Amino acid sequence: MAWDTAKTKRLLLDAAVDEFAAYGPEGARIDRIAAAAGVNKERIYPYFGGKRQLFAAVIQRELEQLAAAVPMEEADGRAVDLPEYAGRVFDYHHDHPHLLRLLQWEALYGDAAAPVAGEERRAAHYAEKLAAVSRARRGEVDSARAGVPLAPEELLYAVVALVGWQFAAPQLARMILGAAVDEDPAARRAAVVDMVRRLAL
Amino acid sequence: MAWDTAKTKRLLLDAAVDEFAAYGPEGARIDRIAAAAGVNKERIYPYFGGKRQLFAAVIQRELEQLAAAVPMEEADGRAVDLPEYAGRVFDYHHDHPHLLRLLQWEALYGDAAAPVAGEERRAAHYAEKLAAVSRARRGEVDSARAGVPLAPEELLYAVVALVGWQFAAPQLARMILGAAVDEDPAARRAAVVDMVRRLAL
DNA sequence: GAAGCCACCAACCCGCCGGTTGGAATCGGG
DNA sequence: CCCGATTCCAACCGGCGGGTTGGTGGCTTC
Repeated sequence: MAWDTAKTKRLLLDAAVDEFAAYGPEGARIDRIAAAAGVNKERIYPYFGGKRQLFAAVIQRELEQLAAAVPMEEADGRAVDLPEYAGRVFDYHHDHPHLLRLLQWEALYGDAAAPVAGEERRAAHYAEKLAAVSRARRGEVDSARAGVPLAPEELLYAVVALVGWQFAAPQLARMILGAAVDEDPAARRAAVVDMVRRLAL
Repeated sequence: MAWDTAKTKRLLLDAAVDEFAAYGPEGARIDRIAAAAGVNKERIYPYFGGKRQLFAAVIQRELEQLAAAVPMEEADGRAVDLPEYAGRVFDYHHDHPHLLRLLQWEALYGDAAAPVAGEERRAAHYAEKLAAVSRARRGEVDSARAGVPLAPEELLYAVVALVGWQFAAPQLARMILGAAVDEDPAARRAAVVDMVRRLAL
């Protein structure tokens, strides 16, 4: 039954996601990860090299899962409209609270000036989203309304910010929105979708 | 010359702000704080009790400074309009990048369920802001436009989220907005103000 | 000038934790 | 059946860092 190196790596990564999300790259404990994975901690070093590399591997894998899970286009090729997309992003973060925590740890620990690992891949991913937004908005904006529409980058930024904030800083969101933040996610989702709709007009 | 206990406390707090903002409550080093303050590290214990309490004291002081620095009403009592308020919040965080980092560390380390220190004071502060928004919006919304206006809580939330995101997660914002995030803060400010204006209509 | 607090210095204690090592089982391929 | 790679176990090392302590000198107050 042993001899399945891919499985041991996966077990370690699975445990590492929880541990790093909870305690960060510094606070995470190698022993806890190994214990939770049911694997001996020394296995980490031949496979990943060390704590920091394991953290990087965790982030990498989680980002790939996100990219695959929330597409901007339907399976049939039709573009998803932006408020609906915002709703899906909300759902994803609601169901996978680990990811944003990991990204926050990364933001706090990383050198602000230095690029993060896998930056070009991530940037390419967002460039795609951006192009999709532009395409979807062509002709969709309310031409009856005066004024220029928002730039696609700004719209996409707003989606991420409005969705992300309450997951990234729940203690601050609670100050403004009250306990509803935790208690009524459906209402929060609707509110965010509504705001994005107003911005997209 | 000596004998100024208030000054030593202040020196320690000043140094602690930088250290905690940079490294977080775990990564911060007592020795570095003391060295930066030009004070002996043992002084921390009689004054603050320990590392964690020092961190709490730091957050407390920074929040009080924020509350004092960005009022919702002018000195003459007139209400500040919301987009303008968003601009001021932006300016504050741009000039004081420590605060959001501290709050992020707090969010990541704190037990999500447990209330944070000084929660009631902070909540009261936001309740005031909320009341001010409601007052300012009375009659200001564009009644010619169809549809119900956004709730004040949502508006205030949007202000904080849209402003805060790029400071809290600069590496993510850069993926969408490009290098402009760091290079052209004035343009970012204008963009955020514009989005808030659209939402406030 | 005596008492008492404040600050400095320097060393020390002690627990924690990332990473290492050596040895013994286990399993696959040839 | 034997070689080589995988895993487990257990103990260990070494550095780091929060917190403590004992001793010294200075300032303020009474």
